[in-house]
Amino acid sequence: MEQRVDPSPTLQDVAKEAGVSVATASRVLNGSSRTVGKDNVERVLRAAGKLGYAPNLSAQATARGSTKTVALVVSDIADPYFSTLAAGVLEGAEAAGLIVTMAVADRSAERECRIVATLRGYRPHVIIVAGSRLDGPRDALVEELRAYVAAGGRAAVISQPGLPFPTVAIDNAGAAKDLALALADEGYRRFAVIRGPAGLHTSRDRCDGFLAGLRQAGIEVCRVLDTEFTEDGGYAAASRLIAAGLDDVELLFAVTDAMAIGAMRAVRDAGLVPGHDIAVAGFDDIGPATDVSPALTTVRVPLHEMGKRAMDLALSGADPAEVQWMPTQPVLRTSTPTSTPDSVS
Amino acid sequence: MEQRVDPSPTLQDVAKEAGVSVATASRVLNGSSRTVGKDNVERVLRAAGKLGYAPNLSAQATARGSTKTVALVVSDIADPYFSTLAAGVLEGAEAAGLIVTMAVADRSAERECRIVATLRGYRPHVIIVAGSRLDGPRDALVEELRAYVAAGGRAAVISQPGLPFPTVAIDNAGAAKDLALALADEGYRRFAVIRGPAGLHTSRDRCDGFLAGLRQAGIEVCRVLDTEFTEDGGYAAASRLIAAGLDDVELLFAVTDAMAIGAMRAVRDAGLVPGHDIAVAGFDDIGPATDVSPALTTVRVPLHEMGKRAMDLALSGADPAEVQWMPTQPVLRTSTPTSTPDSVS
DNA sequence: GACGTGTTGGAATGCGTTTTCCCCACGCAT
DNA sequence: ATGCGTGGGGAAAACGCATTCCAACACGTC
Repeated sequence: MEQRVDPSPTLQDVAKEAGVSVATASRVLNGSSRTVGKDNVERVLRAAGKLGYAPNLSAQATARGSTKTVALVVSDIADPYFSTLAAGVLEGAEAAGLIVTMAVADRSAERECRIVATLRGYRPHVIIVAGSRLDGPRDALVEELRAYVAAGGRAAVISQPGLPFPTVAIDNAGAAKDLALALADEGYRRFAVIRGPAGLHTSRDRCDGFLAGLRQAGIEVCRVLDTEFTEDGGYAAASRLIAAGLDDVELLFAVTDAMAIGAMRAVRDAGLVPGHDIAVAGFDDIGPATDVSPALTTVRVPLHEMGKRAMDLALSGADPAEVQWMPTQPVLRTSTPTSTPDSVS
Repeated sequence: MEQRVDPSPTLQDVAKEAGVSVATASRVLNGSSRTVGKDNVERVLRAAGKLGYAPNLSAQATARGSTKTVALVVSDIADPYFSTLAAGVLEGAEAAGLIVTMAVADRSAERECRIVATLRGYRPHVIIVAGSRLDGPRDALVEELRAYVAAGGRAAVISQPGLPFPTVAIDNAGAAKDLALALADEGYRRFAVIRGPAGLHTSRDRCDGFLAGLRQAGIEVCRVLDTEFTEDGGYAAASRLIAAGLDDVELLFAVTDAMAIGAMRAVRDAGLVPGHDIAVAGFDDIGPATDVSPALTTVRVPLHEMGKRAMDLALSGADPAEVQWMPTQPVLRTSTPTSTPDSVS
């Protein structure tokens, strides 16, 4: 059984079928400024329908010199943090009639840079990079992006203020500080924080901000645990903490919801009850944060909104130095009950 | 301050800079079958580096008549089910040197079809549609996809056996039956199931399979609740059930982890303890299933693997009728404790 | 009926690549 | 010398489309 492949119909095919020139066919099929005769419109449309014509977007792109795509690079699409961001970007793109091509950098700065270089080959309308969770120098990335905008592209980044491109970000330190104050206000006094590698801005800012908040509340001592920036990292750190005895800690703050959820698992696995024997708080308010029980106290970050905003920012040709700060807000849930939990003796 | 845009350097620029023809430049810059003189290679490479040349992939695509992209359409990228699938596809694409462009259909069959039509314009190397959670007739989609493969494209679908394209799927009914049997084996006798709209194959198959399993275990009666195919749907249905009194149910099976998690929330909000007052089970084993507490009993579906496999399947030019059945497996966790939970009186 | 004025169709040109096709020079055997 | 294969180079024709430029034509006005 032969598999016959007759290539996609081209504009020429449509034109011939309709008995008009390619020029007119092109004009009706993509709403040029020129007007076309009523009956010709009709005929072209019918021909296109009959042939199942779909314009070759690549050819269109080379002819026009511009595309209708946005390139999005994220660290890990399976992470709710990034998938929510991505959903926002997709929504914004949809609204603007753009389609998005996306690649994952797998939390490697080097891969991220290579990806941007590749994506740049598509001459996308805009490039958005959401890679706050990467480590290492961003010089290569900046250079790549700079070349892109020098050639007329629009770029935007998410969560990495300091880069010379329009940015949407949150005040990690401030938000963490607010959370600390809110928690202190609830009566908590003895804290431990779980954070990621020192090289990570996000982690550092949140940890520092939290500690600053505690200091402002008159709390000076606080245990700080270093670990991986993942759920398993949170599990490991919490396990360590528990093994060392947590007589002197009432509340465990992890710089990330994922880590906090890992920590909660460790607490449970140790036979303790999170929210009862020890309070837990996270940061990001990803979807699962409200599903775990006790529901996780955290700081709400408008992830979806941020993705959309990044699109708008890039599209609007914002000033490279513009940083759009998004509002955050501590949300206290049952993982940090109002009455100070009984310490386990 | 003028924003000077000098467009990206073209192959011509590189050729001129190197003092050779575009033909040779093209040959060295993308490894054609032709061989090029040693020194010319050197010069072209240096020129390209100096100019920061990045080939215009669109132009390349029109010239070659083929692209190196795969188009992926999912229902909702923020849903862990789909984002895990997407991660698998991305991994497979990466391995094949392809980049993926992706769009979300927002759980609308009509949008899904339109999206495929648009994506087709990019003449992608392969199209993968993962839309198991859609309702309604797929004829338009099938037609669109058929036109695509007729023109030489490779298509694959995930989780919708019956469509005339290579498919990776799981045996929903069988898996649900296995789960039912395993649960009956644990001693459970009184069940209720929460399912989605009747038009959804996935929902129907899982519910029917579960009931079949129960029957096989000698259990005939079972309450069935209809609701939305979402977490909130699960919440609503469970609330209804609880309001009606759940003296006669020990275990609540929701056809989806998301729905099950919603149900657990409802249980807790009613002042009961899931896993203690009533057992809960789901289906899919999405990430959050292991994070909630009690950890959710469910059937493990190799989502990530399925995404990757779909790529391979499409790439291998599989027979349109080929359905790759992926293994599933009930995983019993603490939301269905081994000792039958005490019924609440 | 000559002359703008507007509208519409088509031919031609260009976009950045790839890919034929042709040519040249060189080395080797006859 | 002549013939011939071969490795390497360039000119130019696609690729599928957008767009600019021109010609043709219709209409209305003086």
